[in-house]
Amino acid sequence: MVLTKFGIIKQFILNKIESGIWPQNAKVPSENELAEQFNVSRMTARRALQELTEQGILVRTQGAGTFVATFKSQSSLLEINNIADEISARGHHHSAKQLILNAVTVDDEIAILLGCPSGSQSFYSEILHLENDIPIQFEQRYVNDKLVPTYLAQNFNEITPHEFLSAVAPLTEASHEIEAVLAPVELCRHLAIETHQPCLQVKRRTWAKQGVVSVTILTSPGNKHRLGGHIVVSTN
Amino acid sequence: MVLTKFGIIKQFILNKIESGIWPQNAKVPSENELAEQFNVSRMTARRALQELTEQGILVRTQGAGTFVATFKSQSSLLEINNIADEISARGHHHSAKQLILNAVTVDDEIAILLGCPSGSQSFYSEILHLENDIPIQFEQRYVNDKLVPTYLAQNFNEITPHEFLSAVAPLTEASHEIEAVLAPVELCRHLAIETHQPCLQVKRRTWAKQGVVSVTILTSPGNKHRLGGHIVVSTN
DNA sequence: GTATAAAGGTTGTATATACAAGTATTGCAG
DNA sequence: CTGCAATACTTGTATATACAACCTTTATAC
Repeated sequence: MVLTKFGIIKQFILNKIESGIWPQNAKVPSENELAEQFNVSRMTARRALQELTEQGILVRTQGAGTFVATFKSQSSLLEINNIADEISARGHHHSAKQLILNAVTVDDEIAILLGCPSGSQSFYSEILHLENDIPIQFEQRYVNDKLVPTYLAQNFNEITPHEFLSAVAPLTEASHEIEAVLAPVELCRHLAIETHQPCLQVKRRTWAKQGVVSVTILTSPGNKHRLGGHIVVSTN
Repeated sequence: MVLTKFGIIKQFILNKIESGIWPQNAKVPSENELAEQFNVSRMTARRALQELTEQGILVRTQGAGTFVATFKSQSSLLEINNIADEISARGHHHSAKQLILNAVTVDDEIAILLGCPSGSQSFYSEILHLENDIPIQFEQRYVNDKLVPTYLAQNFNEITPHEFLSAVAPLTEASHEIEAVLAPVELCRHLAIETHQPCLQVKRRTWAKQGVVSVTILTSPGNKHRLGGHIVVSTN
């Protein structure tokens, strides 16, 4: 058998989610319904739901049913940049200042990361995130214009790009590179820091089903007391 | 039922591994053997093995059997500091210079991280890691003297503390905090960098079954071209 | 001895069934 | 309308069974 039965059911469910037919928190058919629909035993349908739950794509509650998980719970690492939520959780006020939103020609480094030819067009945004009106993170984002054609029509003073992109192109994967840098002068000015202060720089690539969605460069003052450049990653 | 049957079998296997009775790559009893031993069905024994495999604790091969996984594969995040392997993988030469190895009285911050009273004793080591004889990472490590009484008898010019600790106290968990800092002057001297160069600082706590084993502070020049302060974390 | 074939053991997939445990809904009594 | 009990539904645990796929060892033929 080239494909397993539970694999086919998993794919069926994933397609519904990735196409947006089943949004976050939508109820997924029960084990018995799937078993009947695919003409398999309940245990086989169960396995499909079980494995997707372990991957964080579904959430199950005994007695209640199975539901599409919120993206936030999909990967703890993706929380790194859900900066609005992070700040809210501290009881502080988050705001964002959209500095740039246009189309640019990407240089070699970004082209490689985006997986497109050098010299291609890409959407680009620069946003400054503030916590209680204090600058805390500088976000430079390159967005695949084929996959997200409506990017330039957004207002990122109101919603974060992360929220917007999650809605139009559900993330399937992400990778991060972290390094310590001295930010360029202009960037220091935005962040209101001295030029000799070290910053954490996170380069992130995100994928949807169709390919690379965006490349993001996040720069935060490294001083822990400012609460911005502070990342905790835990195993399991 | 307060405990599930598969949970009891999982615990049985974990105990064998954590106590060292079943070392890395040891063969674990087959599904049928466990089923008979615990008087359960094969599917129940299977579930125990399955879940431990998903956690990366066991490795299974169809037809061959089930084996205890190597620790390296347990958590991709733990690879961050397996610096010797990382350097070898680049085809470079790794060496280590043990600068300090003694017992110290811990200050408040370390006491909290170690989970012991402030003013307690702890073993302490300072090691400089070099890649092709170029300083690349400064490691400060506080080790629980109750759990690892033989720490001071080691020679960390020969093996890394990570290798030693993995052997005597198998890790069950780890957490990391990352920030960007300017290293103190003496540390800059060891790393042969200017005092204004930003560094990545990783604070790591590791646990074994009995409690916190060690607190490690790793400082690496943040410049990616030196290849030391470069961390990649990937989801799934 | 070597190569091949057979046999046995082990994990992987799938089914049918039973009961336990938890949630949501329905219906009834007040 | 409210409160409570009964009911139906859903997920969780467990068993017994069958066959497929794969690996290792053993036995056989040359």
